[in-house]
Amino acid sequence: MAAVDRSLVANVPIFDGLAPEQIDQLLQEAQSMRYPKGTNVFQQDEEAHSFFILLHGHLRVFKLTPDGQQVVVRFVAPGEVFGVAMAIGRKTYPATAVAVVDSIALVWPSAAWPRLVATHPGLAVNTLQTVGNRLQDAHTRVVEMSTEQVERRIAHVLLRLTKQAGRKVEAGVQIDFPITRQDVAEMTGATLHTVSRVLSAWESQGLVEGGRQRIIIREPHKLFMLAEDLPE
Amino acid sequence: MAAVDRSLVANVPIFDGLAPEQIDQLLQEAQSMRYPKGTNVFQQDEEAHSFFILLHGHLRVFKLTPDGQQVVVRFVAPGEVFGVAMAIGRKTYPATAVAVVDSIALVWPSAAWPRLVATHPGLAVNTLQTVGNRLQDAHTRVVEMSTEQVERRIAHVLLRLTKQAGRKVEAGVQIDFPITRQDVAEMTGATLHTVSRVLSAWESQGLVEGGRQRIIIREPHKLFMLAEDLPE
DNA sequence: GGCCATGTTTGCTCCTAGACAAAGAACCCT
DNA sequence: AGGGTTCTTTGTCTAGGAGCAAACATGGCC
Repeated sequence: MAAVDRSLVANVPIFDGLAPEQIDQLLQEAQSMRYPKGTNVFQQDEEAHSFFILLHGHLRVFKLTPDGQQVVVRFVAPGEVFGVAMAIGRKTYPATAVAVVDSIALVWPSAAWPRLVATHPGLAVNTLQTVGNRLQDAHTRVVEMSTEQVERRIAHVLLRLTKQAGRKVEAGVQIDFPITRQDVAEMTGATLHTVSRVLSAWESQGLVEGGRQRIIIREPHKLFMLAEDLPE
Repeated sequence: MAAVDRSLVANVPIFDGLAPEQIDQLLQEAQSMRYPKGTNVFQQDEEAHSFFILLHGHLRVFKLTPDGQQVVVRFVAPGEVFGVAMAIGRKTYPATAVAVVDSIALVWPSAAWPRLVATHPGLAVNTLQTVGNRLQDAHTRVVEMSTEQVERRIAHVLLRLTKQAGRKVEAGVQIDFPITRQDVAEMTGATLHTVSRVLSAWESQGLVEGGRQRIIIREPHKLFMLAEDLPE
């Protein structure tokens, strides 16, 4: 396996504050893996054999309920750690991760985690921050689902997605990976139909621009006002 | 300040695997504080000056939305760590914690955290697990709010509360701290009125027994079947 | 012991968003 | 190019649960 260059992970927060030699050391234990579009990186309830850093592409992480419904937990963007089940004391993955476009990730065996944190204490501290941020996000989502109606929830999700994976295009800001109305529905606790209706309404107001697996926000500020329930 | 006895925290998971001398050392830096019923332990958006372990009592942790609505994040039971904002990289508390009964907590200054984790690496690892568990809980809640109707959500919340703070009484299992219908509403994303109606219906079926700030589950198994949407 | 604040119950109305249904559009594969 | 799959749109109907309103309990406090 070719060595992974340190520059690839220069901005990965989990390595913050670690010495370059330490990072090199950690990278030496990782493998780089390709995940073609549509393939699972790991599956819910499967033994948590590995943890990962996404180098390229995008993943969709979702939970499956006993009755077969899916709930999208998040999308993973390049530079993010994922699959840290072992670190938080789980034997199995709590969700499934699937590549929504061809993706590349660094892979470490979970078994190495205890040794890695022992030799690199900063790793646990940084991971704690990462997991903490996710906890914040999850709580934000709970609050939104408890107190906001569907339209505002959709607005919030779109704003977050553009922040995480927005790419400037002529028409506005586009979410930089294929995302369906169904995905948005599964992130907001709404139905596909309602999401479609809301986006159609927004499109006719010039707020967003839709397309198959494509959403462009034309007026981020207006969407923000809507999300926060402020007067225009 | 009188020294805190080690036995008080023998079963606190955050100290798991630490040597007794290490635990003593950590305890020496803590203060024990009383929080009479109704007082705030910390407040949302206030500077995160301290982190805590609850020794006795129960706390209600909630978030306040810009428009004044409350959402209960969780109840804290004895033995749990809380207020670890600093550890997850926050300068301020993301929620408010209020004592629902007279409570006692160990208090450490947040400023000491970096030094403590540096000298006791196991602390970061254990905290990571604790925060990880909360992340799981939050995701469970998101899934429930996305896919279940109010009645099942209430059932799930009650089951979780009995697991966390259930006390056997003659009539069944009682939630061991004062909890209002409003609290349950704020944990489930329902309204006080709907919660009251659901509990009334259950009471007439002999499933639960209500009272002012009091909920007793008479038939945990039936409630479980209801929560999981299984036939009886 | 009585008052008052806080919490609970219940009735009625209304509306948001889900359920069901079906057609239409975009893309992929052979 | 054709055909099939996947994704999106739109219409109609309906119900779960919110909103509003008011009466009713319970326990703490003076």
